[in-house]
Amino acid sequence: MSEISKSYEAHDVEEKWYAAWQAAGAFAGRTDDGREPYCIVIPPPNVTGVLTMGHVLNNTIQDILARRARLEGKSVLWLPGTDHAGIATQTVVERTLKKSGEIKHRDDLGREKFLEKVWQWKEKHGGIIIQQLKKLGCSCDWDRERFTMDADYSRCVQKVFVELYKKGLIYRGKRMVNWCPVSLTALSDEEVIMKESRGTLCYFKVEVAEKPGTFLTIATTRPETIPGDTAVAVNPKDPRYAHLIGQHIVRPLPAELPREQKLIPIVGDAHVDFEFGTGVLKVTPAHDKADFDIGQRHGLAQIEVIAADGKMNDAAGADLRGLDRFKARKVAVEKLTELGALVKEEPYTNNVGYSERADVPVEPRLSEQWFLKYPSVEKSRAVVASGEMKFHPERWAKVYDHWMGNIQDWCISRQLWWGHRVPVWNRGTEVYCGLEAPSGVGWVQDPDVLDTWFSSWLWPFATMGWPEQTATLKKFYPTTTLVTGPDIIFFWVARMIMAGYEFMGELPFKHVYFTGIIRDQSGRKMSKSLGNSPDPLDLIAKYGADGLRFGIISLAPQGQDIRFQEDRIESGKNFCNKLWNAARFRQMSGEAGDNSTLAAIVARLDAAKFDADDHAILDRLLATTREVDRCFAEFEFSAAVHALYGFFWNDFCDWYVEVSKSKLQSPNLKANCLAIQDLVLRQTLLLLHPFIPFITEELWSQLGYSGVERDVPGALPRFIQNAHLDNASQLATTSHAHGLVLDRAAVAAVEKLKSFVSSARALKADHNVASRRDVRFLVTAADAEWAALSASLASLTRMVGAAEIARQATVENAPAVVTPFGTLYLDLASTVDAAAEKIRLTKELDALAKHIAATEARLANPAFVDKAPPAVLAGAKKQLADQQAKHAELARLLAALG
RNA sequence: GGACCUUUAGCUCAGUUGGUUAGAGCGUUUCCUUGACAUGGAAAAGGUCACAGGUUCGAGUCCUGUAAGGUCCA
Repeated sequence: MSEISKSYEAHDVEEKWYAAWQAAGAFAGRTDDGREPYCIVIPPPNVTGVLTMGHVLNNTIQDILARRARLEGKSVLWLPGTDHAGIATQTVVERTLKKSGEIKHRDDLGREKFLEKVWQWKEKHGGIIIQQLKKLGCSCDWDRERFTMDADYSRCVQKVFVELYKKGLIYRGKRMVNWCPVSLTALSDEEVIMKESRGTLCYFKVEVAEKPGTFLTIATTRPETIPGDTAVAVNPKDPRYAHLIGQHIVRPLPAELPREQKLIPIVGDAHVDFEFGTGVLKVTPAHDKADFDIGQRHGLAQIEVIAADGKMNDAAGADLRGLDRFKARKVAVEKLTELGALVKEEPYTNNVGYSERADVPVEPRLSEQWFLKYPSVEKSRAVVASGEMKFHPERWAKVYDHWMGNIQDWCISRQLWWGHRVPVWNRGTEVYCGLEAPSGVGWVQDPDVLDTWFSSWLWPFATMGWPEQTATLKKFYPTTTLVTGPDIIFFWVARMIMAGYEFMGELPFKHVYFTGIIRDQSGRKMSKSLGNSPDPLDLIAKYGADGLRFGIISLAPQGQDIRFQEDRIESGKNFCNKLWNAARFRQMSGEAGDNSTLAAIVARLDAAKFDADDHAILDRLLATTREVDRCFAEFEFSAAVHALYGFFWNDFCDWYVEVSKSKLQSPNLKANCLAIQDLVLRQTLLLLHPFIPFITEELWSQLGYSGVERDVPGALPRFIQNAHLDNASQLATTSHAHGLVLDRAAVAAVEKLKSFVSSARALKADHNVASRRDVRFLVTAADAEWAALSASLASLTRMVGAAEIARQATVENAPAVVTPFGTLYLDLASTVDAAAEKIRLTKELDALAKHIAATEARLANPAFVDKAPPAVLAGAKKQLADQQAKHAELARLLAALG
């Protein structure tokens, strides 16, 4: 065992252990042992991506779960991989090629050559995020890494398409879809983000053809689509307009068209809102979803006036042709003004759909697309509603249920090159759908690819070798827990559940844990474009992977968004250093004992030599173990970290290590004290390992815990993950077996000792001698109290920083404080500032008097005495007695000052 | 418009089925390089628990309403 250095240096330790784990195959998911399976599939990050704080949080939690499961003796598989991210990747590669001057447009290369470039780019840059996950310490089974464009994964996607097509769930149709004029592809409803936008409501008038001189006023936010209007609609119950239904109006644009080509009907439609605008709605069936529906009901023509790229086409007329849709909007208003048709314009705020990727308003557009009627909807909805599959926090179940109840067919085709090609071929009017290209000449494959989510919804089983019934599927499907962000609950979670039922006949996971979203200090979502996200690799360099992990978990309460604070990451690093130095203290305190197993350490304990501190620290260790057990059961990782932090820093370092310093001077107590430290450190390392794997592995090795513990064939004996983490009751059982019965009262006794020490230190600080260690304390204590103090006198004297604590019957003219063990005096005989001392005592008396009054009032209330439970009543009585005794003593001290 | 979340110390957050004087970390002030750790130790200051009602012997906690901020859906 080498000597532990003075401070913890994360970098070398992390490199060393990650390499060792990898070399030993420590993260391999094994199908050949009989142990209980525990499986997580990673939410595959975008292959073009780099690690974000969101990834750090999400993957740290998965690693915590995986490592804890290993310590519990389970057979663990954490299956990693990446997603091909159709639009994002294609855009990045195309942009790169344009920048380097290689192409002006991807058409310059053609489909096949372009895809070669994408693959080259993927090979070169696609592994970045995987390397970053390794730096974070993720214990994935990297030999099983999958990519959604792998050949066998592609086969799964094709197979699923063909099956659903044959079941009649996939169909092609000309429909109104969300069209992104920048990416030039259709999008699903989920990829459209509604944003409030400030626009203008433009009022213009049109003449009723059958009644010259009669005008209708129409309000619209999109005057540029007037050339595409094929009707105006009014509510048939609207008395202002009902009589006009069946007549026609003269559409003002395009201005150059002859009047007879611009006559469009007035139709009655119950969906028209009386209140909105003037109650007259212009109907553009080719460029609005609601208008399309009205058009269907009334058999209206569809005139397309906006092209795929968002520019106005020929049908828009001479004035608008070739203009971008937003420019055209301005020009259309100018034109209406010229024609004398413009009535007024007023500011108007409405919701506009934006493309998630390109962040431009989507253009509702008629086009031929592939759609999927979702399968296995009922089962998928019921499994969450019934609680068979659990969402954490539970409230997301409601969101899920609502979406499942209002589900719309999924537009799965994309007009991209990078992705899974639609396995459909056409020859004239013939259609063929299959895994292989049809034989015969003249077949042309559909040019579209499938939505990326149409491959990721198969992730939990396609990564395990489906459709073969592999050993991996048999052992690890259904998986145990999915960890993801609530922002992809519809995109991914819901769809995976449906795919799980449809193709595996079973749910894909039993628990879904939704993380919070990481925000910056002012509450904004972290994003690349805002530049408000720190680079996790910088944080790892600065604070260590363990420090980052500990910090991010400590500030991420369950189910709430997280405001990122770098100082919490720093305190993660500080905690690691504290842990390191506590281990160093142990190493410097004495010879190592047999630490090879829990039983060996417990056998070194000598119950006869236990004092209150020894009982108390082990009791707190048990309580902390129990609390961490509970936290894992309830997915409260942040609470687990806080419990461990508090226990280790306050209970162990600040108190037990300090009292140890005098025990270690005693040959009689030393061995037992060291054994207790060894036991506490061992259990603490095990409890902390899932959160901070590197430092715990290093200390596990340095402190000699890594002996051969379990005789598992093929196991890896030297790593901490191969030890067994005892839960609270197992730990208690082992202790009992060695004759150790913890004295629960010891915790309360130690609390009193702590209070005594605090009071003594405060007394010194109040009299400006905090740093002196040569002061004398005098205490007037009853026999029992003095006995309790005497038992710990050596450590108490050391901890309060005194030369002596002595008992004395009465003390005059010394500053004093009332402690649970009697009145404690600071022996500064001649230096007492009586006036200042009076002020201090009076202040304390006043505060105490208030509390006494409150307690008396409660006890004087017959309703309270009557109805409160006996324990509460007894507690109140005892409290009053204690307060009164303290009050009397303080009053006596005050009086003595004259 | 509908659903959900949040509001507790200067900041970020805990606060378990209602029960002693509401906690932590960071920050602030003062003191301390004593033999694990200055990435540290000690002491201290700091809160009418968003607001208004209600239930109860007792409310940060339960109920109703209001306000502010946020998220999702339409």
